[in-house]
Amino acid sequence: MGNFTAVIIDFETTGLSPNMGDRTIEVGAVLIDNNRIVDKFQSLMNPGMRISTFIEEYTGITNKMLSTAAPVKDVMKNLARFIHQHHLVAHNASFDCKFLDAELARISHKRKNDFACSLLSARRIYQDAPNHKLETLVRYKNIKTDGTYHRALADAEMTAHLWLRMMADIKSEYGLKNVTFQLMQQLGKVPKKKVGEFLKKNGA
DNA sequence: TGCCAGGCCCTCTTTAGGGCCTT
Repeated sequence: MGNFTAVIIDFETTGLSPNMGDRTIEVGAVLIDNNRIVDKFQSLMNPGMRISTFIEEYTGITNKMLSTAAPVKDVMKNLARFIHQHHLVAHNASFDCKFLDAELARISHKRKNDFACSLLSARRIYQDAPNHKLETLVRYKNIKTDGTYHRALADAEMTAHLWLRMMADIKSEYGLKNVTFQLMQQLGKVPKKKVGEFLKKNGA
């Protein structure tokens, strides 16, 4: 393993809030090491409830597909092994973090991994982008895709490429030798007008 | 019955409101 590894993760869910009873229905995750994807994890999961027509149409995941999928708790055990002790990244991490924590709690696991957010980083690095949706940013940076959106592994892979691209872009723009997870994480909290100042001061 | 996410971030701001993101 190189000195920079992270797992980029994405969930498809029955809705927006685990506090309102929503569950995860698919997870996709990729391990990045030395600026490339070196491992992948994907699974549908049966949430034990029917999903809405909106979610079927939004994701392409149907109730029929989920009827034969493994229970959420079984997938979560495997997911916990995959993410291990790696740093975690997601696009709008607060969303994926709350679902991950809620599902891990159901199997009496507790997340110890740090989370970073590609949405917060992108809002600072690409301030001229039309907007900061994952799909828009992928097109804005000409990141290759197979045209699949709103499926967990496809979105995790696109987020990983976006994340690597953001690190490369601030490296070249500010002449940085090394961009750490912690720097990217902290960047997400820096006031937008102070991004240049922050990177010049903290980037080694 | 009717309610219903929540964190970030900007601004006509902080005794608030609303758009952006995620499904």
